[in-house]
Amino acid sequence: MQKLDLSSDLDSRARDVLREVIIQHISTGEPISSRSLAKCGRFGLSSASLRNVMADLEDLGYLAQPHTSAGRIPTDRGYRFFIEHLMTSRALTRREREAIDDEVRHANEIDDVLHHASSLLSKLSDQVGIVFMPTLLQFTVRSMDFVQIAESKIMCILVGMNGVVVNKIIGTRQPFSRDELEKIGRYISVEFSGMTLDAIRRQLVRMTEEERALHDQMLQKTIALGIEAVNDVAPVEHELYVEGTSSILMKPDFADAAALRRTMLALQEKEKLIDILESCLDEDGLQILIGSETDFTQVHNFSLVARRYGSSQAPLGMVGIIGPMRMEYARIAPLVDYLSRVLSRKIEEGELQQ
Amino acid sequence: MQKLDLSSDLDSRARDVLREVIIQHISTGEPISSRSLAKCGRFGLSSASLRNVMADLEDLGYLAQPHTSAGRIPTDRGYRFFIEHLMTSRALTRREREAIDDEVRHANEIDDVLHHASSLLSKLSDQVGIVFMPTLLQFTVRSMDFVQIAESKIMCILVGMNGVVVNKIIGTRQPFSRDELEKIGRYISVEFSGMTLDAIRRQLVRMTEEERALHDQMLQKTIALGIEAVNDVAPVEHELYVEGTSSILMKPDFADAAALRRTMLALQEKEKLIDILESCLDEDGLQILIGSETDFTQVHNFSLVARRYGSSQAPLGMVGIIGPMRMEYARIAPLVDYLSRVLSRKIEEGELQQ
DNA sequence: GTTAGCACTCCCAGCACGCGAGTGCTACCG
DNA sequence: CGGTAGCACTCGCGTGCTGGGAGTGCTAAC
Repeated sequence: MQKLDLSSDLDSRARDVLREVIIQHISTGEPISSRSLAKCGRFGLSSASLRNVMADLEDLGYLAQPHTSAGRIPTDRGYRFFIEHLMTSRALTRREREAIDDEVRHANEIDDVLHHASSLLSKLSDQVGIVFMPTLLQFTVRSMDFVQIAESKIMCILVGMNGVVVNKIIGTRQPFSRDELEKIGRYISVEFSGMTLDAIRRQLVRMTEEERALHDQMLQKTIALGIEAVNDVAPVEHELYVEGTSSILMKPDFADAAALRRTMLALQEKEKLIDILESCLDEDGLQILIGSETDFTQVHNFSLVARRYGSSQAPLGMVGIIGPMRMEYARIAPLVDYLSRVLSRKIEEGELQQ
Repeated sequence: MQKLDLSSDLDSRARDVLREVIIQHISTGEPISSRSLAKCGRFGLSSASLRNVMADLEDLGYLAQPHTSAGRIPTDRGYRFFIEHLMTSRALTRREREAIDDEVRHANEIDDVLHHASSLLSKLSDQVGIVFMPTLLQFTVRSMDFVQIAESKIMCILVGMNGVVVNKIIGTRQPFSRDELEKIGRYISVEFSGMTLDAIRRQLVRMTEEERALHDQMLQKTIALGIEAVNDVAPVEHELYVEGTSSILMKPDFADAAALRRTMLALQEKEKLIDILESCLDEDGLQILIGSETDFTQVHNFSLVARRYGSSQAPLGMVGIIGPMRMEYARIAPLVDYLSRVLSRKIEEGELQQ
C-alpha cells in the first residue's frame, strides 16, 4: 500500500508545504488554498506551483479536499506525519507550569486531584480534559483500620501500598469493642499486607472452612469483618472525569446541530471512552490518537492526547484531553505530558486519599 | 394588571380547552390548532368556536402564537395555571417506585446516593436530573475519631448529628500515639458534641489563648489536631450533580445549533444552578418553576421541578429535574416528590457516609 | 522547473414562487 | 344569543433558479 517509512516520502519542499497547510488550518479552521499559501511569503513560489505540490500531497494521502474547488485540509495521515516529523513542541509558559504545580500540590484526596486535573487541563488547553482511573482490582493493601462510628456501623479504612486510601462503611449485627476492632485491624494488616483485595477475600473465605476458625470466636469475628471490608470495594467503578465539554461547544468545527449533538453524546458515552483509555494503559510515553485512530465510531474527527500517570511500576490511569483533530498539538502535547509527570510524582510521594 | 385569583378567570369550557392544548402540546411539541382540538372529540364544538375560546385564552395570557397563522402554544402563565388547577398527577408505576427504592436502599455513601439519585431521576423522567447539597456549614458534630494511616498522616472521621460521615486526611509534623489519638477523639466528641464546625473552630482558637493550654501539652496537641480537623471541611464545596444532559439533546425542542449550545452552556454553569436551587431551600413542598420563573437568563424555556430532602429539622439539599417547559409535569412531579421522600427517610435513619 | 492564463466545477446566498396551515371576521342558523 | 360555516388574509416553509466567487487542473509559454 503505502511506504512504511513515511519520512522518506516527502522532499523538503513538500514537507514545508504540508506543515504550513496544517498550521494555517489549525489556526483558521478553513480549507487552505494554494493562494493563501503563496501569500504567506514563506515559499517564494506562485500559487500554481504550490498547487502542484498540494496535488502530490493529496495523492499521497496527506491532504484532502472537502469538495472540488475548495482548499485542502489535512487528513488523519497528514496530522500523524505532522506530529511525528514536522511539529516543534512549544515549551510551557511559566503561568501554565505554575498553574499545574499549584493545582496538584494543594490537593489531598485523590478524587480531588483527578477532578481538578481534568478541569485544569480543560482550561489550559481549551479542550475537553479527561482523567481516567481504572478499578482498584490490583490495589494491594498496606494496612486496614476499623473504627466504630455509630451503633451498628463500622468504618473500614484501607491504605494501599501506593498510598491511596479507600474507606467504606460496614453495617454490623454483632457488637465489637474498641479493643477488638484494634486487634482485628492489626491482625489483618499484618497477615494480609501486600495482597490484593481479591486475594484477601479468597484467603478469608478459605479460612472459614478451617477447623480452628470454628472454635476461635475472635477469629470468626475477624473473618466476618474482613470479608465485609473487602467485599464490593474491589470492583469499585472506573472513575472517569470529563471536564470542560462547554469549551468544545464554542468551536466553529461544530457549527451544525447534528455534529454538536453527536459530539456531546460521544463525550457522554463513558463506556466507550473508558475502552479507549484502557487500551492506552499499556503504552508508556505520551500518546496521540488522531481521528479514526481513536475508534470513536460516531464521531471521527476527534483526537486524543493522553499519557499514563501513576508510579512507574503501578500505573494508575490515564490523563489527557480530547478535542477536534484540528487542535494545537504543539501546545497541548507538552501540557498533557507535564501534568501527567507532576501527577505521577505526587502519587509516588504517596498519601493520597480516596 | 391581571386578576390575582387566576382560578376565577376561566369558565369551565376555557379550562378544558387550555388543558387540552397543553396536553397535546406536551405530547407533540407542535403548536396546537383549533382544528386539531375539534378533531380530538372531547368538545363537540367546531373549530370556529374553539378559535374564539383560544383567542380569549390568548388575550388572558395563557396561550400565545409563535406567529400569525400558527397554532397556539402555552405560555409560562398557561403552564402555571395548568399545574395549579388542571393537572391530575399520575401515580407512580410499580417499576418506578421499585427502581427508586432499590437505588436508595443499596447505597451507603451519601455521595453515591446523591449521584445515583440524579442519574436515576434523569432516566425515569427522560430529563436532566439534578441533586444539590449545599455546604456543610450547618453540619453539627456528633463524634470525631482519629486514625493514624501513615507515618505523618492522620485520618479524621467526623460523624454528624444527621448521620452524615465526613472524613479527611491531615498531615502532621509531631507524632501521636494510638492512645493519644483515641483520647483526643473522645475528648473532642464529648466537649464539642452538637456544635457546628464553625463553632468548634472558634472555640478551639479561643482555647489556645487560655492560660491552661500553655502548660498542658496534651491539650495543645488536642487543639492543634482539632483545628486541623475542622479547617477546610466546613466550606467544602457545594456538591451539585447534573446527570443525563444527553437525554435533553435529543428533544426536538432543541433543533437548531444555537439553542442547543445555549442549553448545554446553561446546564454547565453550575453557579447559576446553585443560586437557583439555593433560593428554593426555604420552601417546604414540591416546587415547580416554569420558564421565566427560573431566573435562567440565557435560556428562558426551561422548567425546574424540585423538592427539598433531608430531615425535616435540618434540610440537606434539593433534588429534582430540569427540562424544557414542555414536559410531562403530571408524571414528573410525583417522581421527584417520591424520590425526595425516600431520600429523606434514608437520611433520617442516618449512617450515611460522605 | 516555474508561472500565467483559462476553463471548469462546485458552493452558497439571495430571490421568487406556490402551497398549506391556520387564523379572524362576518354573516347566518337554531 | 351561542354556535357554525365560509372566506379572505397572513405567514412560514420548501423548491427551484440564478449569479457570483473561490479554487482547482491543465496547458502552453518562459
